Amino acid sequence: MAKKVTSLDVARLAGVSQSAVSRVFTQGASVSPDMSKRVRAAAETLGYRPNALARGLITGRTKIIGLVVAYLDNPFYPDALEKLSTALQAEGYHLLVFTTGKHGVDTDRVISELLDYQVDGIITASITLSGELTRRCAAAGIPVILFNRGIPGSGLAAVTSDNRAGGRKAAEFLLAGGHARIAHITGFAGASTSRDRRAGFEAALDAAGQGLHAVEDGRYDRATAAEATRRLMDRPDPPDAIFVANDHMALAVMDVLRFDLGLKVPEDVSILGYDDVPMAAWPAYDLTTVRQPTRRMVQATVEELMALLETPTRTARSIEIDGPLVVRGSARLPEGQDR
Amino acid sequence: MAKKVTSLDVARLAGVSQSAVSRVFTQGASVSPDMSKRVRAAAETLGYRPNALARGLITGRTKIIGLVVAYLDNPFYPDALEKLSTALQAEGYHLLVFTTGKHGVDTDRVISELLDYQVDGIITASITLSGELTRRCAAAGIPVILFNRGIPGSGLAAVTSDNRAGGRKAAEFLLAGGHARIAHITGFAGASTSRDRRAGFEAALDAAGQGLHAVEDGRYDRATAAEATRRLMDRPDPPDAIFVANDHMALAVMDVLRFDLGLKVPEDVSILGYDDVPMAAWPAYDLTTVRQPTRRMVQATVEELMALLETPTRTARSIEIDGPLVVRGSARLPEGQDR
DNA sequence: CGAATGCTTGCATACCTATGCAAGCCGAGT
DNA sequence: ACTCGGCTTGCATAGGTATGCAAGCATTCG
Repeated sequence: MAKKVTSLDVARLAGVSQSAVSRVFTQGASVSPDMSKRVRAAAETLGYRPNALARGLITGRTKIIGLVVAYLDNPFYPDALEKLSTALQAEGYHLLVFTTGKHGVDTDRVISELLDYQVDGIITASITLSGELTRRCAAAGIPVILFNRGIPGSGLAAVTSDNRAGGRKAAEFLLAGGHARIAHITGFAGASTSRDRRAGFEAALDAAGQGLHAVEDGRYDRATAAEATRRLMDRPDPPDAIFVANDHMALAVMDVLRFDLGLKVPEDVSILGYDDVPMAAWPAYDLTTVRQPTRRMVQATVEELMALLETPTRTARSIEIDGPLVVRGSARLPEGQDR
Repeated sequence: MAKKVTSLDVARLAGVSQSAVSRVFTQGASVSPDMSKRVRAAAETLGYRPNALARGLITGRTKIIGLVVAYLDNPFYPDALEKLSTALQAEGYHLLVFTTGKHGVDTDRVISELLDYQVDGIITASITLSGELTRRCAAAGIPVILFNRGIPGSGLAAVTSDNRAGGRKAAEFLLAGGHARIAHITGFAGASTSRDRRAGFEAALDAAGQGLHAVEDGRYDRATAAEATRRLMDRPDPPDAIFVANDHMALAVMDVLRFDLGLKVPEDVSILGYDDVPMAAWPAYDLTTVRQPTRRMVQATVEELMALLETPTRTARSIEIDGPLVVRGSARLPEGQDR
């Protein structure tokens, strides 16, 4: 196992000082072309690369962003993770990933460990932070961005789709389709996405003078959503349309309807989802759904993060990105509307 | 933005030396109970936690594992990533994640950046390393483990399922089902998994005196696999069974057969996949497939990695884990066999 | 009671790099 | 020709922690 090669080794070989080597590898430092050439040559022969840890220790910027994510079985998150990673790499940052597990009990421990690594910023996906943690991050001067969650009144930066508008679009489409008994399967009660989607959905139904026919809790979980579906359809007056709070559950709902209950979608029941995950477009499901524009959400997240890193005093923004309703075949079309 | 609180601050408050503070937070150092109590109290009031960067700089162990992954749209990988992260966190390690993108051109740059962070080890998923990189990691004394890939003769540690055996099981099941024209859609030609699955599959067919009816390249990609399916079925003598090199492609194949070509699975064509991703069990697909035991593969990966970190001189092992054929409904059952 | 042993603790240093400061050099302006 | 300014470079130090070494202390054994 070879010893690590340090800037001092390079300096000796090139016959210059250690600081000269450092400057050659530091963006925007004052170095003559000749010096740069000699140092780079020496570094090349020795295989030298700056130690990111030492650099981070002294500059106070590690170029590491902590990502906290609860689970990855909803395909929306791997997709976002991949795009986030790519976008951050382009800015010279890298992702230190922490998972909290479904139950998310140890979020506090996890964030503490993140702080130990002196991350420059934190992105949380599908995670809600305690006020205590929020304060600790603020005290450490570390910006936090909530991805696909918001905590109203917390003053934390957040990037979501426009969930209220999305819920509204879902309601309007189902109303236009002439549905009479419209039900909803919610996500997780503690999640802003779930609350907002429901609020927008319900408001639009109310505005049309038609209330929500039934509600069940799906907890953003396949099995729970499947149970909820059975309960809904067991009623004496089963719904003729269900708006499901995300695609991940909506696919499970369609499975139950078609394979357990022998019903047809959308002839017997219309299904609407939320997210537009890749699978929603597959012909086996062909799910009508409200798109969350992952690419733009990621882009907004990275931009906001970079802005906060640049200007820590900046007030954090809460960004909502509008997404279209993607009309496919899982919900009855409004009269006269083609796809 | 508060200044960072250091071990020196804690030492002053507790009226002890900085080294004492360090020892309290260092596993296995000699500290009296009284000292520990006082220091911890002081640390608590100041909100002190050891700086992982500084610690890593001096100990040479960062407790960071680099994970390099090409893409996450095959759901096998998010699942593995989540389990890996959880298992490593339990051992006190954390994942620094790098994505190379589909084209994987910049693997070299990516690994270089990983090395900059002085990671203790590297896990690569669905990535093949150049010999050059391998040498550099070895020179830096950093163990590398290939997850779900192997590079024969490279001497690198690798964890895979027993892909040859898996291919064999697939062939035997299709043969037992009485299929006469058995085709195969391969993965990516550069991937050991694809080569081994094919080798086992073909060997078993040959042993039965029945050759491979047709082969197409699917490149572990949905769109490519869909094209391959159309070519196969366009032949004058289309196959009556297709073994697809992974589930991700197999689902696309089923979509094409059923929705584009109007064929029935398994009545017209039997389909076999590989991986047993969660979606394979969903009733819309109900895919018969060879399971890759993710949990055991992850466990083996972590164990091997820990062993290599403990004893760097240890010769790396190549671990193959056997997985069962999971019989579902996408392939005709052998005569007399129930599910 | 003296010496030897074992546990604690502080001192000093090392890990590797970035950067303020001052010195050196060269060219330009008057 | 002299001075001034700008660009380069080296020196020295900081950043936060772990650890070898020696000193201090208590304990135990003969």
